Amino acid sequence: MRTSQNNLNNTEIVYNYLKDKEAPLTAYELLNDLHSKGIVAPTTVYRALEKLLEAGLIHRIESLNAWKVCCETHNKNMPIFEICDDCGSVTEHLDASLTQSIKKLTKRTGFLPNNPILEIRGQCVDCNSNL
Amino acid sequence: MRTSQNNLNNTEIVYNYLKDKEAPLTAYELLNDLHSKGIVAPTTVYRALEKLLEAGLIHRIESLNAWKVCCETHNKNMPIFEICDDCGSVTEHLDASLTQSIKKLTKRTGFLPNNPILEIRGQCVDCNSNL
DNA sequence: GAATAAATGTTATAACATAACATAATTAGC
DNA sequence: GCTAATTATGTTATGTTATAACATTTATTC
Ligand SMILES: [Zn+2]
Ligand SMILES: [Zn+2]
Ligand SMILES: [Zn+2]
Ligand SMILES: [Zn+2]
Repeated sequence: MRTSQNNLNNTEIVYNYLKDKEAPLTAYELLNDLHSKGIVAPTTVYRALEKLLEAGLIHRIESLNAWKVCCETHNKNMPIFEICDDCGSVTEHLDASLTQSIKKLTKRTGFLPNNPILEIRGQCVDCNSNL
Repeated sequence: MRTSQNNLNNTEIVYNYLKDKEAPLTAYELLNDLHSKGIVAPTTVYRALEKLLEAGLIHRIESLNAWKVCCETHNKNMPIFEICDDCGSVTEHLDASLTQSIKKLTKRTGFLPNNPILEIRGQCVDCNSNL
């Protein structure tokens, strides 16, 4: 029997593990890595990820089927991710002019945006400068 | 025995089927719908999609795991997709200022963009005006 | 402390994607 | 035309990502 006062719940376990990682992790990577913490079923991982997502603490990287903690400096701007296909690094950026461009587009088309997915696959500065 | 002169190959079959659809289709929807055309294995569908993608004739909608024909009016701009979570419609847009915003960002960060994934989930104009 | 709600556990299965290897069709050079 | 090389296709199996369904436990409220 464990109490929430003394022990971490599944959501906290997943968050704590995820927040130290540079690259995003897939649900099954989390499952594998957190077996030792008592997380043994996919459902458990996905439920934790869902809660963290709702709380705005993590992002799902759609083109990788993977998950990463939020930098938490959004400031009303939409997050965009640069994903390096060489080293796997993923960096979150907030950019006012990009956010404005998207708002202008959706205003023009009458589209009500809810969840923008902005990801750029390519090569990070470290990987493309090492010629 | 069939010849390519008289019969459509798998890539053409998939393309022809996809190009009349408003909403994108998943690989397994294609597989199911094209059984009658002799496409009976996932591999066949995925190989056709890969070729069409390389040819720039279709896009993969990452957040839906689905595929849609390209509008073919890119004109050096990056495609962005408005995805209606109510009716399932997906519309492709080309927007110069958005493209510029992303180019500015990647230039600033030294990132070499290869494949931008720009998708906005939300509610299309038809669905959000019918109150 | 009984009723309700929230969280967790467990098993099974659905949905999406690729690996590995065999065979057939096309083409390019002779 | 014949052969070799290449490209396309077929087939089977399996890997990967995500959710459904239902039971049990824990926490909260009255
Ligand atoms: Zn964020
Ligand atoms: Zn890199
Ligand atoms: Zn396009
Ligand atoms: Zn709609």
